[in-house]
Amino acid sequence: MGNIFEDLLEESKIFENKDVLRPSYVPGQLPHRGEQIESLACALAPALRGETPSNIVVYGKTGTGKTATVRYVERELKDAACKVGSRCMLFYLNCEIIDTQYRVFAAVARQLSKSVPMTGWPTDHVYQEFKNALDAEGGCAVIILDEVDKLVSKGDEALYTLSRINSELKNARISIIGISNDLTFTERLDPRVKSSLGQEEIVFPPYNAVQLYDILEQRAKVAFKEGVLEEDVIPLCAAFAAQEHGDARRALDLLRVAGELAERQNSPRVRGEHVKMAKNKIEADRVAEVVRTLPLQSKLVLSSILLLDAERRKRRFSTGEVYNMYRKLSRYAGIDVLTQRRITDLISELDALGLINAVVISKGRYGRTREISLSVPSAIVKSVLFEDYKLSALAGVRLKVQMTL
DNA sequence: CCTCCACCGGAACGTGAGGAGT
DNA sequence: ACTCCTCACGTTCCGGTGGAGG
Repeated sequence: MGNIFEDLLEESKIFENKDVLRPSYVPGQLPHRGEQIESLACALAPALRGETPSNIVVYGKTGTGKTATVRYVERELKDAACKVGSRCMLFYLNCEIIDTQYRVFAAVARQLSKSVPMTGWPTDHVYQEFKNALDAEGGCAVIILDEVDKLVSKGDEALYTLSRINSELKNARISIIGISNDLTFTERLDPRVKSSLGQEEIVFPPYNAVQLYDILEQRAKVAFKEGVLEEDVIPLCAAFAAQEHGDARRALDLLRVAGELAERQNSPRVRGEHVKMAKNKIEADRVAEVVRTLPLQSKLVLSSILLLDAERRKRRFSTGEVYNMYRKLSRYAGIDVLTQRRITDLISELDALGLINAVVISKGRYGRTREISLSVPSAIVKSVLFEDYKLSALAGVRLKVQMTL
C-alpha cells in the first residue's frame, strides 16, 4: 500500500487507446482521401503485374495525410502482392534522416540484408552493392522517399542516379514515389530528373474544418472512453487546426494533449478549456524543445536577439546590430567568435525554425539588411537558454555588457 | 535617373571527426 | 599504421541588389 505508482497505474478514465491519436498511426480508413488513394493505387497497380509503375510525386503541406495515405497504400500493395505471389518490394525512406545519396543506397541495401557501414565506403561501392542486392531479389522495387525536398537540398545527384538506374539493372526495376511538402521543389531539379520523376503528380489539398472534424471524430471513437468528450471539444480542435493551414497532425495533437491535461486534473470529462490549454502547452513545449537542442553558437545568436530585445525600445534589429551584440556576448562567454557570413546562415536557420522572423528589407541609402525580431514569447526562450551552463553566466550580464561598451 | 550603403547569399575551399579496408 | 571515404561546420572571397537621397 502507499506505493507511489499505485495511483498512476490505475486504468485511464479518459483514454481507451491513446496510440490512435499519434501521428505515426495509420488508420484502417482515411476519410476524405479516397481520390488520392485511388490515383496512387492506379499508378502502382502495374507493379503487381510485374511491370514498372510510373514515378510519382506526391505534394501537400504538413498534416494533409500524405504520409499516412502512402503508407496505407503501401500496406495494401504488400498484402496484394503476397496474395498474388508477385515479386514486389516497397522501401519507405524518410529523407529527413536519410538525406544523402550514400544513405539512400545504404538504407535500401540494408533492408535487403546487406551490411553497409554508416559511412566509410566510396559512394560508387555502395551503389554497386545496392544494385546487386536489387538484382538478386528481382522483381519490382518501389522506393518511397518521404520529404524528398530534404534530399534535393543537398544536391540532386541521388535522384538523378535513381531515375536512371533502370537501364543498369538486369533483373529488377525500380520506381520512385517522392513525397514533398514543397510544391515548387521540382523546379530546382535538373530537367532530365524532373521529367522522369514527375511522370505522375498527386496533390493533397489541406483539410478544411469540416473534414478535420470527421477525422477527429473517427479517431476519437476509438481513442477515448464513451462519453468523456464534451460536445465542443472536437469542433474546437478542428477549428484551431483549420486556422493553421488544415494540419491534421496538429488537430490530433491538440485532442490528445487536451485529453492528457484533463486526465492529469482528474477531470471526468474533457472540456473546451482543456483544448485551449493544450494549444498553449503544445506551442510552449515546441519552442522549449527547439531552443534546448540548438547548437551553442545558435543559442548565442538567439541570446543576442533576446538581450537587444530587453535593452532597446524597438523590437526589430538589423543583422549588423545582432552581430555586434553577438560578438560582445561570445567574447564575454569566452567562446569563439564566428564571422558575420556564418552568423547570417545561423540567423536563417533560426528563422526557418520559427523562433525569429527575419525579412530582407532595403533601407535605401542606408543599405540592405535583414530585419530580425523574436517571434515567440521571450520568457520561454530565456528560461531554456540560461539552462545551458555555458550561457547561464550571461543571465545577469545585461548591465555589464552595456557598461563595457 | 543614378549612386551607393550594408548587407545578402553563392562558390570554393579547409579542417577535423568518424568510420572502413588493407 | 596508413589510406580513403563522407559529412558537419567554418572561412574567404566576391558579385549582386532595393530603394532613399542626392
